[in-house]
Amino acid sequence: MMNIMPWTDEHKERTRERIVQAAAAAVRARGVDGVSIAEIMAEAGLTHGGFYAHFGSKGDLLRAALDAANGQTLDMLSAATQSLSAEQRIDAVVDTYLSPKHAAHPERGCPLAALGPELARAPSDVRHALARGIERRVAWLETFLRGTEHDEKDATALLACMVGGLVLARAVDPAQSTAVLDATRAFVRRGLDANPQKRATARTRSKSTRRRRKGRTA
Amino acid sequence: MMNIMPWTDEHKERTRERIVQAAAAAVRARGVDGVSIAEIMAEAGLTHGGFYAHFGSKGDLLRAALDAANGQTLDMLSAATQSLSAEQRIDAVVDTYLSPKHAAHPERGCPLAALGPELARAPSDVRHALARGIERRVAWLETFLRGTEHDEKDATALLACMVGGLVLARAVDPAQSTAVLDATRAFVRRGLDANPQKRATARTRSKSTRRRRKGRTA
DNA sequence: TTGACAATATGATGCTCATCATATTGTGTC
DNA sequence: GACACAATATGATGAGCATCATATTGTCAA
Repeated sequence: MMNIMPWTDEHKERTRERIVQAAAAAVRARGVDGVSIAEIMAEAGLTHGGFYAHFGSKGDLLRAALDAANGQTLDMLSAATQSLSAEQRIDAVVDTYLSPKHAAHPERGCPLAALGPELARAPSDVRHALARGIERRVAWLETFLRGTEHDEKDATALLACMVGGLVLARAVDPAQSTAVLDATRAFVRRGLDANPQKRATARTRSKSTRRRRKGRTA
Repeated sequence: MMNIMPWTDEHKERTRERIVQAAAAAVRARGVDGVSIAEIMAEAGLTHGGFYAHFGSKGDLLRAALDAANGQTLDMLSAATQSLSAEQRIDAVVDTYLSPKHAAHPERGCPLAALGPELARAPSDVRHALARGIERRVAWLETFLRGTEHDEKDATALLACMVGGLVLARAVDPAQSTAVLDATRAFVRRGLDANPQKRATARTRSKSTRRRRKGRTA
């Protein structure tokens, strides 16, 4: 019985991960239907044949790739908030998400902004992977808003507006892309600051509240 | 020379329009790659063969369909603002765009929300059709904001946030869809109301400004 | 009615792709 | 070094699709 082990346990796992990463990037860059299994495997340094030793179908890979992409996006936003106060973090998240860099690199960015509509039409298991990722992101945003002057309940709307800003920035003429990002960034911040509980205190110290932030563009 | 004309001039034009309408709906419902020319023709009551008598390629049809879809969306939003004061119209636009009905019917709704990311990756002529439609929509929104207490410069961000809200509402678990719409709607309104020029006057009559709107959900 | 041609239909063609079947290769154990 | 098998490669298969070529059909002027 005793399974003899000609290959390291980690080898296959590593290869699988390489495929997932290649898929996560390719799919965000060129779309689910814009990329073939053979292309993904090639980008992972393999040929198409071995694919079904790792995944049961293209959909299975897609789900794994979505989870990876969502994780990457959380990491990206997390990294931007290192060593900042709770109040500053929200601005940093908005700045990073709505940055020209993010707009220019969908292959390393938010899968919701890169693939949202087409995944919303996908089979339910793929849809679920997306929905789960969104819930995770909203929960993550809530932790930032909680305990600040902002309203924790704005997390969902905040995500929505950021996604929309990025989608729009990528859809318009490239020359107008940064203008879209800037406009959305300003609007979102204003909305966050104008939440009812904050507004009460804001009236007493309106100027200082508005001056707090800088021109970060990540 | 004198072209004899066995068919009415309008006949072909009518047929073409039927194809465009079928394509505009199909593409928004199932995606650009999710629908074939044969399917579109069938939905227009024709067979696939005649297609190239009307369009040079699938891309040509797509451009026409995009223009049509954008027009439809403008009409939908326009219709919702009939006989309303300038101040009320912005709320009506937001309510209509972020309505459960719009979320449930991408095939008759905003092409940017239904196809934005995949069109952003499309060949430049298709991209341009999308970008042109966006500019038209932003300009249209500006006319509503102009001459009210709102800031005309918020038009771009307003569109972005509405698009994001719709994309997110369609991506999450259907049970949470309306919650996403509600949250985004509230946030967007708050942001619009909090524009600097309005804020100055708002301080004097803060209560009445906030009470003005109703629970319309279209 | 019939001719002539536009509008539409039927029927290829060649490509891409997901998936499957089979062959090859690389690894650790004996 | 040779074995046994996992990991990967090579090579089908069959379906779907955009596009093209050719055949029908419907309309109006005469």
